[in-house]
Amino acid sequence: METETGPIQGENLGARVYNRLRRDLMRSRFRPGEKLKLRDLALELGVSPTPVREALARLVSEHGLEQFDHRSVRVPVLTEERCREILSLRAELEGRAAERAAERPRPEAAEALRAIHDRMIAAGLARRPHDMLAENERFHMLMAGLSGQVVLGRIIEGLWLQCGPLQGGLALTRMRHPRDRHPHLEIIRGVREGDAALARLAMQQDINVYTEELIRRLPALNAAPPAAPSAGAAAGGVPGDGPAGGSGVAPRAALPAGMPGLA
Amino acid sequence: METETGPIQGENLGARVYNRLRRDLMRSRFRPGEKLKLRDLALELGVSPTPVREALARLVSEHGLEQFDHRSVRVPVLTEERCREILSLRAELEGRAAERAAERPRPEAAEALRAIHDRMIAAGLARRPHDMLAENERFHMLMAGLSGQVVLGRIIEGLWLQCGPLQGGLALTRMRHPRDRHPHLEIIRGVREGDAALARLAMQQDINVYTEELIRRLPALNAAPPAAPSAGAAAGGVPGDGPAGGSGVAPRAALPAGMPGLA
DNA sequence: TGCCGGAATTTGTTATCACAAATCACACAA
DNA sequence: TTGTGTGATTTGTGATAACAAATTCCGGCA
Repeated sequence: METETGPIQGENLGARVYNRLRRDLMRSRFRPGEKLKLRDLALELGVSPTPVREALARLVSEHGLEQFDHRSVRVPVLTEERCREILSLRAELEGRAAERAAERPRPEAAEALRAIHDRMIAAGLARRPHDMLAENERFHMLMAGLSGQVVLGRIIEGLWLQCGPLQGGLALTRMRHPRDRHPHLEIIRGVREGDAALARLAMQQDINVYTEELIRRLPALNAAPPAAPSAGAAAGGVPGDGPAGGSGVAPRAALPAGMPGLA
Repeated sequence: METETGPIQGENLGARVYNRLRRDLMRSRFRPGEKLKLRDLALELGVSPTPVREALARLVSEHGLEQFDHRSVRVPVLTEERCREILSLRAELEGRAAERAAERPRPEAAEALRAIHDRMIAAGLARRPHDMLAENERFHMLMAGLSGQVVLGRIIEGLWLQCGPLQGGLALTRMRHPRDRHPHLEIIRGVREGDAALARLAMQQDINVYTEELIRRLPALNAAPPAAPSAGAAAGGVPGDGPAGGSGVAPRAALPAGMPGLA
């Protein structure tokens, strides 16, 4: 392989493919149920099947993807029950993390959280839902980190990954929180003032609101293909779901070979 | 590769190697800090490096192994803090699982649990500590399953994997529970009678007792090679495996090539 | 028109090979 | 005796090729 002068490459290819795919998953680039093909991905990313295989295996291990027929892997299709279970665990565990993060007053941490939250709100107002979701994720990940509990943080990340494919579907949803009483603000206050109980409660409330919104949209998210598949498939699926058709998500054109699509 | 008439092989090699290695990890076949070498494992298991690489990548993703110097993987060395965190999460999450498992009376489930528990006690009395630990694991995994919460069960499994390397070190420990009031018995009663609160409490107590025992042994476990924990050698406590001269141990004899060591 | 069978293609699997980086060993010099 | 430099070996990485199983395609026959 011509490694000459390649762009920055800190890690090996397998890890890079893994990170790329993981991000794609979180960004809902793939639709639930979609099968991922080894050679297609390899071609698109400009690498051989070997590192792609490694990346897929890792994602299957983390349940970001699932083994399908002993042969191929696909994006999991989440039932409402499964979805509720994951979000209920998120509420429990992120609540616990928030509690730890707010055990004592931390003004600087609160400031960092507020900056992220402000960017999130701004993105929402500017109709950049994709950015809004990204900032929201950043907010929750920072909270997990602030807990100081490494293992807990990893578990939370894993839970996010597992409902990643549904994330993007919320892009068009205007989260309806009372403007001046967004749960994030209560969380931030908890962190600033060292009010662990408040932080925990607010975090759980935030996730619960999110849960209801997501469950409401679940059927549409599971049924809708992102980009014009065969007409039959579209007709077969549950109609309605206005946003999905327009969701510009996942137009993934194969990159011209030779231009590795890896960050 | 001569696939001819090989023993039952439901899955691909990568998965088989993964399962094998995972089991080895749970059985403390490797000592904390030990580096795993690709070609050695491949030779020992009678496969090429490719599937071994895939298996290692998966285990790293699950934190059953850790990336070492951007190049090699090793068995994680758990600090006391990390150990406490994992076990505290186990208490929380397995407690939650027990609660769910005991939401309503389930005599048959209780019976299955009791059978496992009896075997565990018997193995303990018969001085078969290895079997005792295996039955204990079975008990906890069954409880996780009985909760009906798939995602929760997976997380619990992951936590067990992460302290797997320390498991075996407890083999020689006589768990001191009041004979007739072992926490498992309370858990079983909770499941039989549908007493969720009892099941949860007892589960947490079980894990907490275990925690103390494990923490007490932690320094020795981290320092000592797996076999023959001679008091003198263990006392050294230097992680740099001073007895490296004697550590030529490598108890695992390479299988004769051609005899794949995969189940 | 509809169904069946086999050929061609797709697609996952895994061993092998070539390469590069790291490590080890040994010899030589200070 | 100790430190260093150089060559040899180890070890991870990743493309490629060979193979097998599954799927798709097509043509022929009923």
